[in-house]
Amino acid sequence: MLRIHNTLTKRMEEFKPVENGMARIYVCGPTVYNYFHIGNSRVFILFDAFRSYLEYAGIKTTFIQNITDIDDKIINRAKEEGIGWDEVAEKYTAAYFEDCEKLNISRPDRSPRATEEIPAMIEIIQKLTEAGRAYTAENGVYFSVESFEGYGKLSGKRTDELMEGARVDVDEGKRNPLDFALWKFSKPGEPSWESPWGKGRPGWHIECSAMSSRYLGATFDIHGGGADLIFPHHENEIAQSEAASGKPFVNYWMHAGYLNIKGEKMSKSKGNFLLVRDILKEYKAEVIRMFILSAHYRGPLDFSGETIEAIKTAHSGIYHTLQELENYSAAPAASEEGFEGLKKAAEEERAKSIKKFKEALDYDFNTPRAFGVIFEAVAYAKKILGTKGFAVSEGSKEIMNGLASWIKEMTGVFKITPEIKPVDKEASDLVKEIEILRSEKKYEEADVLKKKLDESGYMLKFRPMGPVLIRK
RNA sequence: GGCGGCGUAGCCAAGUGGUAAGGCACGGGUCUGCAAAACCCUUAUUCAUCGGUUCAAUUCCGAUCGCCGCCUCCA
Repeated sequence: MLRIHNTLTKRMEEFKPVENGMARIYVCGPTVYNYFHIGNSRVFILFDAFRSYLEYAGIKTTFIQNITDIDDKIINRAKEEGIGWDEVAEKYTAAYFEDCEKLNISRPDRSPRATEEIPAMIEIIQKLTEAGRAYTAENGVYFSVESFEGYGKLSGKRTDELMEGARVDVDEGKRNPLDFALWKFSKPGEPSWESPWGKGRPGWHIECSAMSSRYLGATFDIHGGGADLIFPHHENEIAQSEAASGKPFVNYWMHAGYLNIKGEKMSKSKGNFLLVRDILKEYKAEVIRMFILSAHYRGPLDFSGETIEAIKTAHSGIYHTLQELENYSAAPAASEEGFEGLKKAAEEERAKSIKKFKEALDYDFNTPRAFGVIFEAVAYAKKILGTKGFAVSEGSKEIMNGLASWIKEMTGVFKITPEIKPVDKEASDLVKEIEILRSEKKYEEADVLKKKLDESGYMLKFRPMGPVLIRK
């Protein structure tokens, strides 16, 4: 049974999808005016992993993630770069897809772009104006927050308290300072689209309401995003969507905690960010994903070189063990041994382990706990590899294959399975030479070759059944 | 000012009232001609502090301290 912490109720709830065996998910995507940073990637990686787990657990998913390709920041960026706003959007949309692909993030089922969904937005705005819940003012069409009783239910804010807030702007001819733009009239020279109210561009929040309902229905299962979107973005989405449809908008709201750096939230405006494409130059996607998934999604996660190095080492441990399992099993079977008991024990262990893995993820996607299970499986595999009398044979080969597939079943869910390439012939030849020299007690010459092996990125591991060559 | 989060070993990090997962590092040891990035073992009577509820609290309640965040764009 899957349980999810719902921001709306602030409780852990059993997941009951609108349609049995199906999860319809919408996650707020990027505004394409810059490359995305490791903080932005947290949400992308997290929901990609959750989606992957749901599929693994037998729940089909429909996953939509928007691309905000028109907005003030894009327009400003275009001015800075001296190119068209659409060129900016195009450039960073392409970069977003590139970076996501490098991070092993699967493509959403759809990646709708705001500028291509304007008719759907106009439709909602029209419903709202007809119902008297939106009005036209000097600078645009606004949603009337007063008209929506449940305003504040997601963020826990009260309208009267918000009104006292000094930072709510009061201009633009809005009837109420809390009212927000559905449609912004364009100034000369700005990009614009036709609408029943005049030329302009959509407000920030309306695109998500339009796209989610268009592709997932008026009520869908999961809406995700960073915690910084709870207010006002998601609060406003709820207001305009529910006011227009008269139906509950989203059943489960999920919000990811911040990615911090030196204890402070990483953000573009603070300038303390690290771009994913730069980090990818130093660390593999698997390590970055593992880093993101090493903390529970709702809590804060601090990025530091020290932490990601520790994760890198831990990931190498999985890599090394997996290689041993595969490289030994590639060896020809020598003698047959009776490993039935061991095989049975390993299979039982695997069943228990997979159960624990699922339990961890079924409990509000507890990825750190799931990692604990993965490392326990790796430790179990190492224990078997270190068992005295465990020799290369048909039977042990089968056990090792089983161990490898068990570990990969779990790492596969997170898409952190290291790629295992067979060792080069030169390297294995080197090992043979070293063994010959060692048997002849020519240690100095052997050490020269050992150093060479080391420099070419390999290491020898010694097990009761003999040495095995693996990549570092 | 309003609202929210966090504080668990040297560091990272789980913990669903029943007696502290896991990772990294350290230390000890093993294999080895030597060595190791290899292998094994060990490492929190204690969960920011102080009270309370309970047979039992890291978990629930209250207060205090510290850090971070949202209330404006932000994933």
